[in-house]
Amino acid sequence: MDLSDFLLSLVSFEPNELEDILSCFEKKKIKKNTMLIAEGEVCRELYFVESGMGRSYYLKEDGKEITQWFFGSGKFMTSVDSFFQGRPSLYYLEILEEAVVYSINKTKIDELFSKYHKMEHLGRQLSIEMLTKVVNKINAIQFQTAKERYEYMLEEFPNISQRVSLGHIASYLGMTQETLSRIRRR
Amino acid sequence: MDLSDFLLSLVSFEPNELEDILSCFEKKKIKKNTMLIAEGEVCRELYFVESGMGRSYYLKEDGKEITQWFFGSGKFMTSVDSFFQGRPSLYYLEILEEAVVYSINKTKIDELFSKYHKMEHLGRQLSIEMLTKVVNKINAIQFQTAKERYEYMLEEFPNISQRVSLGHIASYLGMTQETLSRIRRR
DNA sequence: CTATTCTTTTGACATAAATCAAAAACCAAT
DNA sequence: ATTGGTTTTTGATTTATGTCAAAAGAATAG
Repeated sequence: MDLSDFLLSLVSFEPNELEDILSCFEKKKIKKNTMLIAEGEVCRELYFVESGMGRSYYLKEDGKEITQWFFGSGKFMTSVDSFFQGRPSLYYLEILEEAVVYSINKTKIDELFSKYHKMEHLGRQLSIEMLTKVVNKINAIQFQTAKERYEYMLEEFPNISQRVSLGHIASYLGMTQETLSRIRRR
Repeated sequence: MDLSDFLLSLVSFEPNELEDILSCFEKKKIKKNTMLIAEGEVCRELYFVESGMGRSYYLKEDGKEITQWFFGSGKFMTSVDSFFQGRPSLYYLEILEEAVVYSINKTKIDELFSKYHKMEHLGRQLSIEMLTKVVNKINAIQFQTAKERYEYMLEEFPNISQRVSLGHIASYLGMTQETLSRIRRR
């Protein structure tokens, strides 16, 4: 998914506005297993994933990685709380699959937000979309059996199972990889 | 928490702007156990809770109520997906404790969003704040023991336990009320 | 192509929390 | 106060999922 098309699909920017906005982003190719941000750092970039796959995760006290979210093509990826509030990130951001991203830093995007009312509108729309997805995940995870949770995941992230490891998916779903492996057998 | 103070604490509206915005809200007193919206209806109002307590919940297939979120003083309450996307609500909204709210409908708030850039900014800020809270809940719930989840709840909603029933809290936390009762014993 | 490392599967067993059932405590209305 | 209804607590039992351990299977690098 191309950034320009994505933006236009949500808000009708004028050609010159669009150009101005796009010029604030920097296109980058990122290798597999790259860490974009580590826990404790302040996340200063927002990434639009054109292709590839990323995830956010954190470490439990016992050192286990817990996947928080997956970011595929056409999604904005960042450590939300850190990026927007300037606080140290609670999460790691990692690229799982060679990716092409458009990145923009906090200063620039804040300029865009104050320069263009439409941009602020876009930001609100995207936040709300993400909010409903996260709420959706809670419902799936909180009161469903391990099997139902897996089914939820297939809806939210179709064919993710061919792209990321069992362990990453299991921790996203709040179960052990052994359990997930047993569910898949059926 | 007063709506006017609340708005000013986040965005510096001019007196006339503020007045215009406040005039779009309607102050209402709402009785305990009032249902603001039922599942399946489209939620057309957004409520700012000045005092009292509300919750959102849904019914599982077996008919059990699952509390989704609590809304105390100084919070905006609505069925987010329904209100913003105009879809049938997945949740019920209920007032648990006699409340004073300021309500505004979708049409009016959209007018405010397009009229005032600052308003759109406010909307984005509030969405992001809610998003980080919801993410926070996932972390608390997904990988912690029942006892740790209860402790998370006391941080997010201090003294909620004196205000709402055990069953409502238990379902919010993803456990049975028996389990919660046993945790509290200690 | 082979060796090394990482990932997934399988098995046996342990455990936190759910379920079912009933008693106790608390409230509200007559 | 007495009744009826709801909410909370307690006990006994079941169950889904976790833990630990090891084997099987893939992937990656030399």
